[in-house]
Amino acid sequence: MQKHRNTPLEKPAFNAESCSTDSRLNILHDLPFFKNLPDAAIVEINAIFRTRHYQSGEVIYFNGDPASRLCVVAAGGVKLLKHNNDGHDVLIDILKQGEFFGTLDILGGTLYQETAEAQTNCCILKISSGQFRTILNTYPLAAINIIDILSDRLKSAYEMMKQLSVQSVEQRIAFTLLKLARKVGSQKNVGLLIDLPLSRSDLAAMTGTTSETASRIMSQFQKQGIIKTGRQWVSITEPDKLEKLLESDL
Amino acid sequence: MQKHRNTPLEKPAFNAESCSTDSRLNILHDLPFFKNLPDAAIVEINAIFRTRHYQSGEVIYFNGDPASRLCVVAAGGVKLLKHNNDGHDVLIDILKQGEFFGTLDILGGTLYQETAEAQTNCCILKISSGQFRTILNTYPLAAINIIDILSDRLKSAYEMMKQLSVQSVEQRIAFTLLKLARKVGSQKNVGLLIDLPLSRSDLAAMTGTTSETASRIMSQFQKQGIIKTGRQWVSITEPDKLEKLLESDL
DNA sequence: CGTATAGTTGATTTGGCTCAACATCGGTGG
DNA sequence: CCACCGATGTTGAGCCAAATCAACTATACG
Repeated sequence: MQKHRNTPLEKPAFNAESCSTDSRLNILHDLPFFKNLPDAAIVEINAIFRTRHYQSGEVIYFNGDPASRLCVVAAGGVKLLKHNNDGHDVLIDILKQGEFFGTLDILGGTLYQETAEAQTNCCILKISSGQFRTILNTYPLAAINIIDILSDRLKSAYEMMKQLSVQSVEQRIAFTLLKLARKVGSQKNVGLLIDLPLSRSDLAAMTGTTSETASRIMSQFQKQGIIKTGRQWVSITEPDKLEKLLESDL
Repeated sequence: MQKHRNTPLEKPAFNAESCSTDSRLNILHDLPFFKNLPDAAIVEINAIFRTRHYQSGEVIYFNGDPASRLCVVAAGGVKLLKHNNDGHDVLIDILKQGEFFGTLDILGGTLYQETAEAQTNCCILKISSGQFRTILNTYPLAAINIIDILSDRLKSAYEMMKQLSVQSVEQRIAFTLLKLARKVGSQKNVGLLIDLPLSRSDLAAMTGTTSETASRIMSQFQKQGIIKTGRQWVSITEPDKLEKLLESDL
């Protein structure tokens, strides 16, 4: 049908330099949870983090592993997943540069309650949860920033619980596309492009449906001119129409 | 059929004294997020909180109201709800003594993202989010305690998202009963009693189903001897069988 | 080019929703 | 203390959105 359907997604543009100790300072400085901290503190903190690369698809930790580290996305993207024993995965969140995951728990006994997987090639900063707590004790402002971030995530999780409880699959997909666009959208010639690799299965795992149903609904949206989409990418041409889908249902 | 089906739930046993400035000190002292704080700090903090009573069913704040306060359950129970525009409500969480809700946000512009409603007669402590932040700045330990609580809630929310995405209604109800029993269960002559008023509609709103379906599944559980239940109460006689329901589905 | 991965589309089945009628409990007031 | 009535819970019948099963096509990548 169409030949002009090559991915409009930027090439990863990922370079190992993103993880060098030098540029780490810049990354840490811009982290939401070190916002407004004195520079000296950042330098001190930087010394404690360790760095590691992951290839796209590689697992950073598994659900059930002993949980001891806090991780920060320095570059690239990370998926947080939960597995069900029927093999059906649920995609809880997609994290981009500057977001944290892992555990803050210093007590030894806990396990990771989810799996973290590199969504793209990425660079992860790690710190033991114990050391991180020392930082939090020293810099109350950092703790408060964390509280703000956790509160936001909790609100989002509550919203998703509502979606999953009472909205149709069509509405959940519309909502998720808008949410992703708000987070990683960039205006391109194809429209408001969601700037990360996003398959039908990903979308299904984020909305509690199957890839077949996701595919059907995406086809329908494209036919209606609301989105443009290809392999692993989606761009929204008519956000208003998606918004309208959420309101309906009276 | 049976006459002996009066509620085994304790009478609210709620007295206005729970809110007196005197006993508030004790309550604050036992709050998870003031754990390990010096007594002097508790006294100081106590002076800042304001108290209010609510009757069962009364709304503490509505989804969409300007959000400015942090609330603490001093006595009784509180429901956190989200409304959908089709009238279908979703019960996000049930909070008991010592748990907090509301907002920590000091920026003026935000709105409550959920509705808080008195589940029983209850007594609520309130503080402006700005004042609470001052406390957090002064006592880093309190901030860290809050972080722990928020992390736990986020994990629970993620678990619920998984449940809603991939588990059957039967499994969701089994899981929810076990969760409630862990939280407010007490061993009685009827079994492991869930010690709060819990209707079929409540259960439905917590598991993303309808009261009819919840009723059917509860009847089935009772027929199987897994639970005993009546108006607004449930007790679990065979927790193992509920656990087993969660594992299955291979 | 050829192959593996991603996506599409149709046919069929089904879990749970909807609508509906009824049963039961427990608090209230006569 | 009992009769009443609204709130709560139960149960059945029919229907529908979405899952499942299945066959197929299109695309990127080496």
